[in-house]
Amino acid sequence: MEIHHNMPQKIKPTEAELEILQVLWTYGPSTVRFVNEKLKSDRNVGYTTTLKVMQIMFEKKMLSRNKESRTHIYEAIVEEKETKNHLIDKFISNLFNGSTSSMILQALGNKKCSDKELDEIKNLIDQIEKKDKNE
Amino acid sequence: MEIHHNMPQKIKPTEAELEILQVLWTYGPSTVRFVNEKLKSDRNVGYTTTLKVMQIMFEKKMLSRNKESRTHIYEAIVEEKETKNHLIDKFISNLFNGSTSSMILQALGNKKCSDKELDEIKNLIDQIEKKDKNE
DNA sequence: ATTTTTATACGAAAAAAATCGTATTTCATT
DNA sequence: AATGAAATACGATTTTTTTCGTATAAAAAT
Repeated sequence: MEIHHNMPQKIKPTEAELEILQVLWTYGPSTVRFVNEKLKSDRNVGYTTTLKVMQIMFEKKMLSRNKESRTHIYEAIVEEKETKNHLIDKFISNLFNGSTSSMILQALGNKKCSDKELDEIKNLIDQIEKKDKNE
Repeated sequence: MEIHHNMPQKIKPTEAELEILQVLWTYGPSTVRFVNEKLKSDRNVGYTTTLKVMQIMFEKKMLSRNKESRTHIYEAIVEEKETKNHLIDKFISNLFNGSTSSMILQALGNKKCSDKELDEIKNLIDQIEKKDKNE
């Protein structure tokens, strides 16, 4: 008997797909036109290009859609948190031999965080440590 | 007048290239055969495939090489730290709207770190905070 | 009702990346 | 010197991803 570890299928969005997911996660269900507008603020991309990618994502079941009169409204099916977790994991295992802490050390050494952000992180660490002790 | 921010050229290794860089960063200058062996412990990949990619990386000046009798010894030219920093940045800006802390929060919430690792991170944060105050 | 605008569908081309087969070179072994 | 083993070079194919043109449909504006 096999236990199916609820393997959430291969989450492997391409670059273009990830951009689109970002828009949908940020702004919620949207039309192709809207998504395309958002993308265009970063780079040059044609309407039909975005349309095509979103259609493919729909086929892949990364997005759902429903018709609002003539227009399709697309929505991300893949979970933001889950997907990002998965991508972080992959990133860490690819680049940092799986060590979360060394990734974090590098990220912190690198970029600026506000004091408030740093405190948030410290608090989270404290919580985790506390929790670990109680188990 | 434009200030050229010492833009370190586009560092944009492909997946396959990144795998190879990882091996070279970890083990130092290596032959194609050695790299290929390492890659094969993860996935199936032919010798000439690895060779080809490394030759391309050489042309792109991501790797240098020198002949040891018949065999080429390849070495990563692109800096490990710099490259990883760049990739982290891109990752954070793609997925977390540029917020390092929210990426870290997610990473921490997600994966397990040892107490020691958590302490390391806390120490680093303290250092950063101290440094910030003195500036 | 006709025209214009705005969508979608579809196919296909272009671009990027990964893979591998085969020929050739070079050294080591006999 | 001849054979075999191990490496590179090279070209080509395959696969994946991105891009967009054109046809068609549907609603809005005239």
